Amino acid sequence: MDNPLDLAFAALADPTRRQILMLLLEDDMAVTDVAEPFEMSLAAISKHLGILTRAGLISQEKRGRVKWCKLEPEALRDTSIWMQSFGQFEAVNLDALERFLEHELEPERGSKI
Amino acid sequence: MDNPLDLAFAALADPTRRQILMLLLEDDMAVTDVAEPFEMSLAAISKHLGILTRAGLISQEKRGRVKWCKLEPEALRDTSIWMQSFGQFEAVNLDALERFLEHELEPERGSKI
DNA sequence: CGCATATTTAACCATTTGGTTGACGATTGC
DNA sequence: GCAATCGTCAACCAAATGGTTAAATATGCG
Repeated sequence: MDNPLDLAFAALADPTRRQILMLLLEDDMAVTDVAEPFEMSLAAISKHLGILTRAGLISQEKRGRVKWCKLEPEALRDTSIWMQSFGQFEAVNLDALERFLEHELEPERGSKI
Repeated sequence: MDNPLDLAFAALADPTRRQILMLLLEDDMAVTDVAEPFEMSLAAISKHLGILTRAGLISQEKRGRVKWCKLEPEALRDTSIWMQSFGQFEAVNLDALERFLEHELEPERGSKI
């Protein structure tokens, strides 16, 4: 019931979490450092980071007692692609879009369509 | 506190609402017709349409007793702009789009979920 | 060891969300 | 006029969300 797209969009719906992603765009950060600019508790930020992690938008790796947070572009790419299928190819129905892609991709790539 | 990006992402986080957007990609539809493929009540669909409308993702126009629903790509484009603030997602990767259409988008076009 | 630092967990709370049913207002067609 | 159709509204409900504080769990340091 909670497919990856659900999790990603739900995670992106919160301004605090989007702001966290912006921070991580600059560099990997420890949880405490992520929390520093915000007025809410560390526990709240920890929850937000859990949501971002479950959505695949970031990853967390513990080194010593510090848990480093890192942006994970793949899940974001999927949501970006979903949106562009509307925003950029508006009014094109999906069957037509797929046919278009087949014609574009077939010549340059292998047979996997 | 509810900026447009919040509303758009929150609206997109629900699979029913994304499916509704897919339906509207094909054509404008009356509320009753939008509701037809779903198992939930008309009132529930009406609420979903209200959320999509407040998020600016669709518009609704009443003609006679029928309220027509129409996709509004502009708000989606705005969410795309947010994604573009990440830089690395500016260009659509066609390979990724193709994989996405095959593995993520297709299953949702059926009436399960 | 013992204390400080880093982070999560637990328990709690208020608000929102996504659904239901039933009543209601508006419009159309016979 | 009257019944059927289209859609929303109100009241309700269970579950999820976003926050709190306080306690617990690692880990590092002197």
